[in-house]
Amino acid sequence: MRDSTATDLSALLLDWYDSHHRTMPWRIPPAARRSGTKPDPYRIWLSEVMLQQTTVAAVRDYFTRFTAKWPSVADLAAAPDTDVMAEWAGLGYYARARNLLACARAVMRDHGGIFPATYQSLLTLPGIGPYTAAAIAAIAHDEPATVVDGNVERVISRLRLVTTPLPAAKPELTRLAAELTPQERAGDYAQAIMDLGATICTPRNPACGLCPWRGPCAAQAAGVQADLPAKSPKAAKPTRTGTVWIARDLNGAWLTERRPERGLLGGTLGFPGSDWDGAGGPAPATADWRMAGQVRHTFTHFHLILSVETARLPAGTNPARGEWIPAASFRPADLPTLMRKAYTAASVFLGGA
DNA sequence: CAGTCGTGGAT
DNA sequence: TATCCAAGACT
Repeated sequence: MRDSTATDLSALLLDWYDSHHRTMPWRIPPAARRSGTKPDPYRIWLSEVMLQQTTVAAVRDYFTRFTAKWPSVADLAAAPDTDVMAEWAGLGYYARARNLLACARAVMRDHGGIFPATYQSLLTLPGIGPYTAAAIAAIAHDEPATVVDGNVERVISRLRLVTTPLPAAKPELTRLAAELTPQERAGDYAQAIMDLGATICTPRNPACGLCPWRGPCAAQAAGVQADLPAKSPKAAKPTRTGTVWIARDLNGAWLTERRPERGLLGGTLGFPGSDWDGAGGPAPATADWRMAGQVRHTFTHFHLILSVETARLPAGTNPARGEWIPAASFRPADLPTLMRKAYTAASVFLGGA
């Protein structure tokens, strides 16, 4: 039996997708696409940015809230920065939210409120890299662009038995993936290969018996599918420590501090704190500070143990740092998860949770 | 290239 | 509890 051609392979996958595709709030299912329903590029863009390094399950509700509040790119571009940061709170990778706004405003300012349609033009926008540009071009416009995300890396490394470890293997995987990308139904194909990776060709215990590409899969033939893709070893996470000071005045207001635009948790709402180098540091005001507890949190590249100090301050106190927010307008849901944990610990002494 | 940048679910 | 990992981008 001769080898499958690229056309054979894409046809197998598209047939599988027609009957096994997942349903998502931003997705136009294949039958509707065939009937001429076009995706809204704004919704495709928003979903793809939210999905960067983030699970579908985590994105669903955020996507629904964002599109209800800001139905178009013009609406989003006009939103205050702090509103967008608050709505993004808890989803992580907050640079995405800042780039999201920058991108929406660039589309309004430089593109007449219409999203660019080509891979190359999309790539120029903030927060849109090679993956997202290809995804929008393919899914929203059926341009035959090749998406290469973690799913595709896994599927292709197995299909073609690429044993080079990631990330060094990325260029080869990209080339092999591009060879399979069809000229027709490029949007369905992009979603199909990612659905395959998410539901069949999973990292552990892949369901090869259900896979439309089982026949041509080189790793399956060799019995090494569960060992691919190979990955270079990653560094161990160090543990850092620090202190956060959470205070209320006698009117119930909260002493908050927004983090700098750049860096970890950039632009998010929080509380005054020390550096996370174990040094501690001066509290934002002189008071009878009480340790409410310690909060543990793990970021991508380090563990953090944060001591939570609490105090009641007299009304009218002018602290060295931070900004008072009245109790009525302080919403814990606007905090990133680390600060929400600290808030919950502080509530033992300060109330509010 | 390698480091930075969140979070929560699965195992 | 520890590790992996998810529709990556940016510096």
